[in-house]
Amino acid sequence: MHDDGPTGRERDQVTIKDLSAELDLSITTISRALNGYSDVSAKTRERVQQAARDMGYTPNRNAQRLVTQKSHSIGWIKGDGSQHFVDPHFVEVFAGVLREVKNYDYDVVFASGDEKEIIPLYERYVKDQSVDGFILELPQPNDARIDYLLDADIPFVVHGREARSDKYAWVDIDNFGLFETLTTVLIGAGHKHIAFINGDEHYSFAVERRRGAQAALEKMNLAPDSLTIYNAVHPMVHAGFQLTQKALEDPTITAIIYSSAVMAVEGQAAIEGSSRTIGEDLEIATMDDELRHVDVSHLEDKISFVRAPLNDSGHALVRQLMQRIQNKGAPSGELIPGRIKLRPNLPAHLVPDCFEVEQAK
Amino acid sequence: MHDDGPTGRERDQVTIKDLSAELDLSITTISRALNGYSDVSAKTRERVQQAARDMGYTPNRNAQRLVTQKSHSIGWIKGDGSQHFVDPHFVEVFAGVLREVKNYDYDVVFASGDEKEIIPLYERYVKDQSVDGFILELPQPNDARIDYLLDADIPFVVHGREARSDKYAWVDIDNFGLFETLTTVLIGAGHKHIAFINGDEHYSFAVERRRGAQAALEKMNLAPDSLTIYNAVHPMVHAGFQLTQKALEDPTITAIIYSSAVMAVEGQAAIEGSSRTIGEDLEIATMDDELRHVDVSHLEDKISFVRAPLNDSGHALVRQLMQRIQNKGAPSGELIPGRIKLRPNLPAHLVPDCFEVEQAK
DNA sequence: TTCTTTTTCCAAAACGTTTTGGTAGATTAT
DNA sequence: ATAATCTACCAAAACGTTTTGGAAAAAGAA
Repeated sequence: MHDDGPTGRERDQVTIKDLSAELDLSITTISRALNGYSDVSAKTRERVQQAARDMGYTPNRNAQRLVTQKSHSIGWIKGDGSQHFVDPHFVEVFAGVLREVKNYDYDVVFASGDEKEIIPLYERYVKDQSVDGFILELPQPNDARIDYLLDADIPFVVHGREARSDKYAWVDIDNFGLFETLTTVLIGAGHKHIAFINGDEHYSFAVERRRGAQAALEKMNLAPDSLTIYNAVHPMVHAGFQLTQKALEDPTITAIIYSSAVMAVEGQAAIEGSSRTIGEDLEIATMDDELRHVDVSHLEDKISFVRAPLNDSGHALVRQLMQRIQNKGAPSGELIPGRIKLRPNLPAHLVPDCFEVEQAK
Repeated sequence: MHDDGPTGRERDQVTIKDLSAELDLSITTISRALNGYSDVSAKTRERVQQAARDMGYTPNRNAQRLVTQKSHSIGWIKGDGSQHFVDPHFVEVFAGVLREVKNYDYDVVFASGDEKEIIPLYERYVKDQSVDGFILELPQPNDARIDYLLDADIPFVVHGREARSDKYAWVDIDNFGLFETLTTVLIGAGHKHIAFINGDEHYSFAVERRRGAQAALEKMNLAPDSLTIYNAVHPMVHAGFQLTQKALEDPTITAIIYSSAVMAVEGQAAIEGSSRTIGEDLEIATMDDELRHVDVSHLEDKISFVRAPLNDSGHALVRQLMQRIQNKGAPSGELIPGRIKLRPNLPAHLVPDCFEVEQAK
């Protein structure tokens, strides 16, 4: 029966005071030398930097945060009940964000909460000084989070758009443009009956994609019923297979557009089980989400792709948010540029200039 | 041409000093009242709490962190090049972690880095006092991260196990036991030729599952070739479909075990396209990962499941890490208990006691 | 009553930085 | 030679908490 001994894990950090003692300089000078101020001589600065390295000095972030009144962190808070949580797109954007924040020496603090807790969480993290600003995603019409953040004048950036997106900074991929272009190209190649296998239109990005495809019809003077829409409903594993089977029951269909690479890969199995052959009597085009667990390389030569790298979205989100945090200029939106890769015989001249286009020969 | 005006975003937080002035009490008393010390009268405590609410006081985390020398944050650092990043299991565990940390009033800071940056990142985050401990996952044999963290005596917990897992705290699901049990039950029901559609054995969890299934053979006195192993290779979308087709080419197969619900759902399509019928001349059992984007409800009555909730893993990870941070006891491992749901005619008595078993009638 | 104990409060130090407002000395200008 | 400027440094205050070591007042014990 004895008392808790020492834990043995007291790491004693080397502080600016240790450097000061070691070098016989004031802590002011140490601080200013390390932070690149001009009122310290080159020789002294060199000495300080050397000693800092030698002694393994790392400034205490919490002291910095306290005195500068900046957390050097951004917050990302998700509703924990949401289906969205597991969306693989999220992970890709997340990866892009994590990579980009390092360029600003920022950290990311992540939290989840019940739908009703979200706004109090935003409030707390800011009052806390845990966080300088927020990333949010999947904005909904009249999103209460956006109401709050705008009203409280807290820096934030949104992945996606809704009605008042001119009021805040956002980043989005050009869902409308991507699918308008893809559809236009297929129509330009002579297809008059096209299937569009889309995601769940509960999500606004799916709605945008469908609208883009339909806009192409109008532009190319085709009747609305030239495009048949098939919507996957969440949860949607294997929807691509089933919807493709359904689409192929219509013999007039000569082309299929997929809204995601997963569905395209699944669809391929259904096509192989049918009498059709990709690239011969069936033209396939798809959005390639570039998710790491979906390999489309075996299809590269047989089908066409539009792409809009989600990692770039993550990078852009961070850049936009940093502008907001530093209060630079008016909030602006950023559309991630798309790329398109076309099969040989498709009409590349129909692709607008804002796209980077590549064509296999 | 004018100077930058005021930014207009200076939020002036209410501090403990404001409360002190308002209530005419020392800041010591305010602090102690709010932190539940016993040397403050009930009446005063009440007054303080009321005023704190009224004035919207939230303690500044960075000041707290500085003075207590605790960050009240845990770190999670991932290699950003890894395929693993997108693993949907990660997201579920992550969600569990996020939910549990709130019970400890902790935050999660997340970072990614190049494989070579990881260890320096661990080092920085600790010296920084950004973080009190770490969660890591997918440990590899002789994992350098674990070497470092053990050596530096930094609190951490691992999701998964490797050779020296007796030296640190870990949480894992009982992959071996889950699949040993599932296989035992099928053998006990009389199946003599079983297909096991497993994940990529590059991952140790997949190896464990295969070993568990094979252990069942031995226990039940069946020859090793009674179990045919099919391995999906990453990236594995649609592998369940293809591997099932392949398995069904063997007419002696009377049961299939799937290593994931996604593959089971995909496999179902292949079975429907064959001459077999689930539950009649083909017995199906699967791991249900309980991922939010995979719906197995339509299969509930037709096949058997083992489950080991990933959210629970997240909760356990946090609990274990908190023990380490508070330096309580020796590091211990925690096996997440499994559950099993059996179809009517399967022999439930073969399930070991550590499982929670349910049987449809 | 007087002494002791308990209750309730507080002043001051500490955590590790950054920033403000200097000053002493060297250099340049007059 | 004197004044003005520039260079290189520093003491002290500040950021907002928690904690330490009391001390005054109230209650209880003798």
